[in-house]
Order: sequence, then structure tokens, then C-alpha cells
Amino acid sequence: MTKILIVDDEPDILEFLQYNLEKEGFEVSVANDGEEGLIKAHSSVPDLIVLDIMMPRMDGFEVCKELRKDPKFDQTIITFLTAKDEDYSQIAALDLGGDDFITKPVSPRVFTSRIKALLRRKKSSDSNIPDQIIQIADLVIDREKVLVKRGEERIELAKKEFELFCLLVGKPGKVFTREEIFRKVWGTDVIVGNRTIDVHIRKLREKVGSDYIKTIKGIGYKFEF
Amino acid sequence: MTKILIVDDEPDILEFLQYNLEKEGFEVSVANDGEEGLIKAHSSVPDLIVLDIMMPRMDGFEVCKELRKDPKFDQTIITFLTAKDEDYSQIAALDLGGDDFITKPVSPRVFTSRIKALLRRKKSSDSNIPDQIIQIADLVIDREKVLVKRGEERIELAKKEFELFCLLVGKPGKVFTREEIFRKVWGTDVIVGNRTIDVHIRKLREKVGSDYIKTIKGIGYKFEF
DNA sequence: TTAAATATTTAACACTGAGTTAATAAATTT
DNA sequence: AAATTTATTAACTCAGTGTTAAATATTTAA
Repeated sequence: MTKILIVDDEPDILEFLQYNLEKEGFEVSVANDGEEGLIKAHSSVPDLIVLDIMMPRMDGFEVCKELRKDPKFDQTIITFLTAKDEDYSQIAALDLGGDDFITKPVSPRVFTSRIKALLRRKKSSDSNIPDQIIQIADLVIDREKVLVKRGEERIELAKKEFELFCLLVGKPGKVFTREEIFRKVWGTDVIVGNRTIDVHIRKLREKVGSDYIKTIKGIGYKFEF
Repeated sequence: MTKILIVDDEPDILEFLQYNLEKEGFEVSVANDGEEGLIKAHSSVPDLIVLDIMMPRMDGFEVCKELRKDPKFDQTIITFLTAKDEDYSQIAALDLGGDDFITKPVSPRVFTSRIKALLRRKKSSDSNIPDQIIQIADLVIDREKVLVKRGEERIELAKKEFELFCLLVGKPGKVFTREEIFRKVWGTDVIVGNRTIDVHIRKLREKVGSDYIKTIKGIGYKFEF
């Protein structure tokens, strides 16, 4: 069950959000101020925390900063909530370790969609990194040791090369689009030149053998053996 | 390539948003008012439309309402854009078939993040119809792997061929008109040479066997087994 | 800290074949 | 048979990819 904690000092909003999230099947807990929020966060370790920014005593930014100190919350998504007319820097919020920034008022539909989108994003980025040793064809890929072997030969891959390779090998046969590769290997916000992926693919082929990585023209690349 | 249409009557904002989205690699077109927006939307069928609300003659709400009448735009994301001090109901906007509501002024980073988030959301909800493997007759069609097999024989299809085949196979027996095929496979109703589909059908028949794809003269094509 | 080494991105250009077009033949309908 | 629609074929174009080298960025060593 996905656990969500909402921290807001306005009881009406709290109830509104709680109602809508529970309707979607989430396990929701609530807190009326930052300190209570911190305590409840520590006791339940939610999957996602919705933090109002403007709160008495301890505002959302402080709560976020506090939470991000504890590795326990590394996997926890934090999204800020702010009134439309409060003029906070969204960038600052995201730099503090927030994952999103929702403006009030917000419709139930938009709110729950956003929450779900965030959870989806997390889930998919989680499962991209199966932290185990993959054996496939004559290859051994050890994610933890950042090591690739073909037979007894050790293949040295650079970080990006390795991540790209892991992505492809993770789902043999599946065709990954360039967009998908950018998002999963480079992370969404990085813009890189048109030929970057090609170059990395080329280096990979050079190192691990060009038979494994296949181009599907107009679509993307896949690992195949 | 992801196509985005921006409709706003303020040239400065138009330019600002266009610049930032193009920098991120999107294919951006712009319109200065609602009517022009509708026309451009119809000709290019964008993946996402950014609609300013306050515009002369035809406001964003009207444009949205108009667009939502046409099933051609079922897959198109619409996000509204409004100045912070204009006091529109976000809920009304969303009920009209909008997907998000962005408040000006907005930083480039936040703006592009939002756009990307929306596109991501669409994509993942698209694939809610899980990329399953279709088995029909002696054929296996694996969308994820972009792969068709007949018995043990692997059949290599080009992108358009594959998409065309998926469309037909998706509803066995249904007759697809040329117009329908253009819209769903080519993504526009821009008229491309009128023998193009025939050629693709021919190549498909050549590769997967000519018994499966049947011509209904004067109407279109269907998959049958 | 700077310098050297390595990794990554950008840019420029070459290459390939998917997709389109056009021209002609065949099939179907009227 | 004439008209209309579809099939076939081949030639052409250009978007998408491969390749290389040079420019940045990052990491490591001194």
C-alpha cells in the first residue's frame, strides 16, 4: 500500500486532499504543522509527502531540508504545495530536494494525477536499476561492481556507457527509443546534442561487440543475442 | 518528434516559450490568436497545445472546447496558460478537457519541466494498454520488441510498416479507411501522395503473407485470417 | 591547487535505406 | 468498354544513423 503524508495548516485543504487521495486507494496520514509532519514522517516513512510551504513555526522548506538529511527518506518523494499568489521560487524548492511544486487551488483530478505521475516516475526509475549480476549470452554484468565481462575478458566501460548498456541489457529485445534512453540514462532535464546517443552506442559496440546492439531505424536501439 | 503548438496573443511570450521548448528539442509551431490556433492544430495535429486563456475574439476556453469536439485530438494534451492575477477557475478549465493549468510568469525551467511531465504522463497512460504480445493466426506481434514472427521465422518490418500492421491487427476484421490509416499511422491528415498506403500494404503483404491483408475496394483495408 | 588523463558532448560530414513519388499495369465497377 | 480504383515497379529524396575528430567537462594524479 502506498503511503502518503499531507502537511498543511489549513484543515479544509487537509481534508479535501485526504479525501481525494483516499478515494484513489492511498493510505493517507495528515499533520497540521511542520513539526508534527516531521514526527509522523519519521514514524511511518511515507512514499510521498505533500508539504504546504506557508505554515506557522516551521515552513515546508525547512521540513524538506530536515527530511533530506536523513537517508531514510532517500526514496521518499516530496512535493510542495503553495497558494497561487504566494511568490516562491519553484527552483529553490526543487533544489532543496523537492520533486514537484503544486499550485493551489488545484482540482481533485489534477492533484491526484500529479501524485500518481510522481509515484509512477519513482517506481519506473527504481526498477531500472536491478542491483544484481546479470548473465546473458557470454556476458556478465555486475551492476554493483560496475563491471562487464565477456568470457574471461574484462571490459572497461565509462559511466554513461555502462548505464546505457545496463538499460538495454535490462530488457533484452525491448526497443528503447532515443527519448526513453535520454530520460532513463541522462535524466529528464538534460539536453544533449543529437548525436550523443549514437556516439555512445558506437563506443559500446566497439567495446562489447557490435552484434549485441541492434538499431531499429526510426525507433531506437535494442540489445539482442 | 514531439509537436507542440503554442497559442498566445502576446508576441513576447510566444517567442519566449517557443525558444525554450525548441531548445529542448521539440518541434514548435505558434499562433497569435484562437482562430489561427485552431487552423494550425488541424493541420499539424500536435501532441500538446499550450493555450493562453485571455485572447481577443476567441479565448483559450473556446479553442479547447472546439478542439475537444474532434476525436482527432483525443490524444492531444491541452494546457492552459494564464496570468497570475486573472482569476479563472482552474476546475472549469479542466472540465473543458484541459490537462493542466500553468500560471504566468513562469521560469523556463519550470515551464519545460511541466510540459515534459505532461508528455510523460500521456505516454505512460498510453501504455496502460500494456504493450502486450498479440498472437493471432500463426503470427506473434510484440510491440515492445517491435517484432513480428510467423511460426519461428522472424519478420523484419520497417517502422511505418510495423505501425500499419499493428493498426490492422489491433482490430481484426475491421475495415480501416485510407483516411483513418493516415490519421493513425502518419499522425496527420496532411495529404501525402495517394499511392503511399498501397505501397506500404504491398510491402506488408510481401513480408507477412498476402492472405492476411484484404482490400475492400472503394473503402479500405482489413486484417483477416 | 594545477596539470594531466579521461569521459562526454558537440559539430561536421558521409552514408544508408525507409518512405515517397510517379508512371504504368491490372483489377473491379459502372 | 469506359471509368474508377488499386497493384506493381522503379527511381528519387531526405530523415535518420554512423563515423570521426575536435571542443568541453569531469575526474584523477601530482
